[in-house]
Amino acid sequence: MRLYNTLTRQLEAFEPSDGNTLGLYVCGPTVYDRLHIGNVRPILVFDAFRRYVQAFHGWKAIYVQNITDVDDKLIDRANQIGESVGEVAARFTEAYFDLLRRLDVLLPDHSPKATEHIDEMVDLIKRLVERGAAYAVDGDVYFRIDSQPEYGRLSGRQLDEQEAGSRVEMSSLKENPLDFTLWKAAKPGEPSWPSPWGEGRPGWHTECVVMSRKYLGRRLDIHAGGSDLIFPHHENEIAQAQAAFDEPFFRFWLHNGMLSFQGEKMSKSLGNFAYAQDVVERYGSRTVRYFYLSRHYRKPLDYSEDGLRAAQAAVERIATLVADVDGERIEPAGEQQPLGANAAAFVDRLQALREKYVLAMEDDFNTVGAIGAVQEIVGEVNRFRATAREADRATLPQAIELVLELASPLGILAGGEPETSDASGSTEPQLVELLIELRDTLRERKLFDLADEIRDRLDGLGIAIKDTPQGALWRRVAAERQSNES
RNA sequence: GGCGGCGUAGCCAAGUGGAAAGGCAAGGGACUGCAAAUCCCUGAUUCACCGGUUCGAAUCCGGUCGCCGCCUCCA
Repeated sequence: MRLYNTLTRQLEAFEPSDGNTLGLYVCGPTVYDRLHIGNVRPILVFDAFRRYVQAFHGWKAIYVQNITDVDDKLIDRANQIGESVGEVAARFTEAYFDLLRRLDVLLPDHSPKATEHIDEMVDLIKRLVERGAAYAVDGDVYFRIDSQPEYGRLSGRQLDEQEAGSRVEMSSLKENPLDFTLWKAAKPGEPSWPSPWGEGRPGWHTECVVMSRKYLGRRLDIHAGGSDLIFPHHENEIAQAQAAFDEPFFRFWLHNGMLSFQGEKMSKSLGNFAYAQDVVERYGSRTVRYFYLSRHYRKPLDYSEDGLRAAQAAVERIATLVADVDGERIEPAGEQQPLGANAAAFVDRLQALREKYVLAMEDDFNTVGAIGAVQEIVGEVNRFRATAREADRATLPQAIELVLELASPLGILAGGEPETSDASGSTEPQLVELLIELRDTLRERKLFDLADEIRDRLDGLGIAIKDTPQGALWRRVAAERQSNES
């Protein structure tokens, strides 16, 4: 597959460096608050990426996502609400994992915390000082960017041009204003760890260098994150990794575009943002995932309620088809039976659309084109259902299998397992069936008032009934749907 | 000042040299006791604008206008 590599500014063929195993490092959250809708984009995009390469290439991605649990923002927050940094970090770390579950993403293979890797970070900084790539001043340690001729390559910057008009804070302690902090001396009351330079805490960029090497080893295949991290964060990671180890850091750098909030820049101070958790609660993970994956990952994405509602309707269309065909309980076609001409042509069209899906995904992970192919399949299947001869309907189960296969990496359909947790031991299904039988009798006797009342009242309980030639079908309507109908 | 992105039907959005995907919304029709779902029909002679290259451009080149992000913590 081809991926756009920020490092080279072009599409490049991607293969794992180690057989069928690849390393994928995605910059994780600083746990000083709940995640907002922008934080969640890389999580959803690279979760889909991970699932896709597993399912369609057989590549196992070792997925590492760090948790930054000590930094300035956390300290500010802790002081503000009168808790310890540890308490704040613990609370929002829990909220982060809860969100991952609600979003239905595969959990990372490793979720290393900064505070659990202090020693390794100190070792790295020591090494940089020994090699002349860093210098200590008054308990701080700074990285000397002038030691790296390649500095600025990732972000395409020339250092001398940076200074004019930039808002880089001048610090008399730094040799070069762009030198960045590796170790920060602690002020009284701040969390701190011992080091050769005194009590303090590590700078942010260092943790990703330490953790990626520790958990991925030689498999430095893909490093991903939001495009706002290209400079300085990722630039600084590369600088210190290469200064310390004299070898290339990651091969591929992938960056997702930023979110805007209803046409405006996202800004907490202006209230132009939404918490991811609230959005998932209102719309559900399928709709949220569809919304994010409906836009190419490198382009900016504008969050809007209209967009979410459109995504919701689109997800419903797919889910409805799957639920309807499942409800019909069609016997799958046997291997031996020859297909009629119509059914054979139908199967061919489905295969062509599967190919379209794969080609889109292979081309810089174009989930938008892939979703288009899925929707085209839904249209094909609906059309076929409306017109096919009875015998040809036996091809429908395999068509649904295809929809499930293609929807699965995107996470836009419920998985194979039943969604309901209360299903076990509940008599609800039988009770609904009973009501439906009664209603059928009423309809036969043309007592439509009563039949409609049953339908309306079940609807009020979140159970939707629809009458089809094969009999009445029912299903639970997601709570998210009801709360958003206006 | 530097780096980068965007402008495709009412809305969202793929496509980036060879007949304008897809979704949402809207209108008409079919089916239905009524619904719901579904199907059929209706949409861009055109891809911000102006030039150029080409047999051929939404796609390449030059310019203009408009919008946005990053360069400071930021996914």
